[in-house]
Amino acid sequence: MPAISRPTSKDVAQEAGVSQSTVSLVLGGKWTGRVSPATARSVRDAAERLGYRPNQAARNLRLGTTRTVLLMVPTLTAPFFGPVYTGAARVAARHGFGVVVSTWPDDAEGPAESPFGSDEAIDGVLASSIAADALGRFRETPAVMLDSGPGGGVPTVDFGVADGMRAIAGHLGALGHRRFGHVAAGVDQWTFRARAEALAGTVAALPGGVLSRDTCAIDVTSAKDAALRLLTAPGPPTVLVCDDDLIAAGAYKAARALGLDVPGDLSITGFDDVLLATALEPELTTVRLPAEELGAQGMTALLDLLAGERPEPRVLPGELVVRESTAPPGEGGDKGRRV
Amino acid sequence: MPAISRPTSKDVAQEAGVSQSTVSLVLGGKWTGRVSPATARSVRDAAERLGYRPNQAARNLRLGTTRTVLLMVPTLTAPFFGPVYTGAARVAARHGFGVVVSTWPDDAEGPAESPFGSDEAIDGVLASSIAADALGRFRETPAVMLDSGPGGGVPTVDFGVADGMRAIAGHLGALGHRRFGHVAAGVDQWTFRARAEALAGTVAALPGGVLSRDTCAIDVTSAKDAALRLLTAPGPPTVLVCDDDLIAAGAYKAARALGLDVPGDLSITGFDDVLLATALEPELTTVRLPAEELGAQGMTALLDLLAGERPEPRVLPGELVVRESTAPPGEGGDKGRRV
DNA sequence: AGATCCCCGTCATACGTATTACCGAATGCG
DNA sequence: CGCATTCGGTAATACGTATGACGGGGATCT
Repeated sequence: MPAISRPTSKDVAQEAGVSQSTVSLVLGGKWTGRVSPATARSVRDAAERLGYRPNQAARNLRLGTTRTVLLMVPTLTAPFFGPVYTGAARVAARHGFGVVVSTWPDDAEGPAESPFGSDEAIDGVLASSIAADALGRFRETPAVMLDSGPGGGVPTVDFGVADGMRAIAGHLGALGHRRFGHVAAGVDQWTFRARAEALAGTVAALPGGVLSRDTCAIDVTSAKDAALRLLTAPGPPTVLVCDDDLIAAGAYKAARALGLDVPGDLSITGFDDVLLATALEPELTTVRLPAEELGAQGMTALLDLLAGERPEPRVLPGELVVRESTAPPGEGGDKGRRV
Repeated sequence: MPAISRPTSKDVAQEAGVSQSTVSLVLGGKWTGRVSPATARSVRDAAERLGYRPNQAARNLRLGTTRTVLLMVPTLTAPFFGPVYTGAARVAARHGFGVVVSTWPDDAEGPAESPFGSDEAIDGVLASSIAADALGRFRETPAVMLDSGPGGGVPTVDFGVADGMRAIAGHLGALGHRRFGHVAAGVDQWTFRARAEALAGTVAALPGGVLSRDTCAIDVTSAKDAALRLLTAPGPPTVLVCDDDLIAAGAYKAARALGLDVPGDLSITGFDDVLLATALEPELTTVRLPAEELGAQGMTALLDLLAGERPEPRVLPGELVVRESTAPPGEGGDKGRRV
């Protein structure tokens, strides 16, 4: 009732004066040597005339495959996931696959009736940035985990976030910083645990290095508050290492509120290198994560998996991008003090 | 071959010692008065034991509906579309529908074989921010256009961008601004045409109002260049009205490059009120567009359409959000500024 | 000319589900 | 006790496609 009934291959057959099988053969491209060119043409014409489109549901049922994969992400509001999709879709299209996106149904809003999303009409799943234990649902569906750490038997593609964080800490250490503040994302994801660990390790290995830490939600005001707490504690840090770029934006606000110049009085670093990083003033020193490449590599792995191979874990290195928000600590900044 | 064959309703029937019909009845919930509670329970147990999940393809084929709608957006990298999805998914879930997302296949990368995406297994389409003439593809699929202007017979939900822009211009006029610069997005979409028109109209109605305009792509550096051109022309504007928040970020950079204080020497406004608006310093005066509400209203309209009704066009008003980037124009004769 | 082969197509079927029509047995009623 | 009614469940079918099994007729070969 909802949709007007569309022409079927049977209608096309009648229009062209052939059998339904012939229509299917011709339109399926398997007709070489089975159907005369003339008949094939007339079938195509008839299909065109009627505006025939194969019914995907029937096709899927018959073939047992949908040539569609699902990309699941925690949220679409984070600027990080757009490129992941783009990369995945690019690779998928090259193999005749489509990609659909869905978010985790943890909104407490969706009726829990459906296992995830509402689709099972899917050949495989690309699961991004999830907790490893949430993977139980994919026991029956070929899956690749993205940005989620070790996957307990499930193929994975990850960023080299530990190396990225070490690069940041190394850069800051080389500038002369010793008192580090870590504005950490209060989110239980592998990537943030790895970042915290790597930072702690590197600072501990630095002679005289001390590290304070505070936690916040991933939004500007929450990050600003956490940064303020760190900066107003006794023996305040000379640099705020932020778990991502958005948090860094909050740190900027804290610095401004305290009348601190960035990077003259306080260095700030981010992570991810999203659009925001270059929109800020001064532009943010951060680590670029190849998000689009993550999607592409993940899709490649998933297609391999569907083909019966066993893709091995991949790690995509991040790249330290030094911009304007880091400088040697204290009055050593070459820029004059503002305010 | 790709997926291991999963249990069917027939398997469940055998396990429970009943017929396939009974399984379907029980699991479909239509069994009241047709099947004894004891049998129903044994069927459910068997299904649970086997881990049975209905085959969606078969279900879709049988029912002729997928209870899934497609949300098409120009790009997922823009921060604007996440909330649209969220709103749409929320309403859809409440009605037992799922939402999948796809971008327009204009990447010149995907094989043109598939009409759009690769799916036809869809009950309806929510098409966001498209050119009206690109809608031809949806002749056969129930569709609602979002943020795309008048839809030529297709139901629409739009933002009141014209009113929003008039609010901005009115606010600036009230502050005393007369020389306006418009940093316009060089994108052929209804929303930007409407913004430009509304601004031009309002400035023209302002005694002594003059408007200059330059065009840019929607990225920071391109916007900065356009803003620089406007600001270095003779008789430069005292305010830059930007077509969206990201462009405004570029304008900030231009102001900084020229040594202009915002808002002391130059006022700047954005549009959309994305995350970026509050991350900038000073925080951006802009117009908030209820993106999540757009998705929700659009989905409501689409569900009405699927139910056979004819939803009427809706317009969602934007809201002027005055923050810190606007102020009365500089101390008047302040033109001889160093470059 | 008769047998053979190949070219062009068609028939029939299966994929897994939802639903309608049907049916035997048990029960209620007069 | 005979008949109607309800209960509890099954058989059959259709959705639209893809494909393996099958076949008819014309041309070729001997």
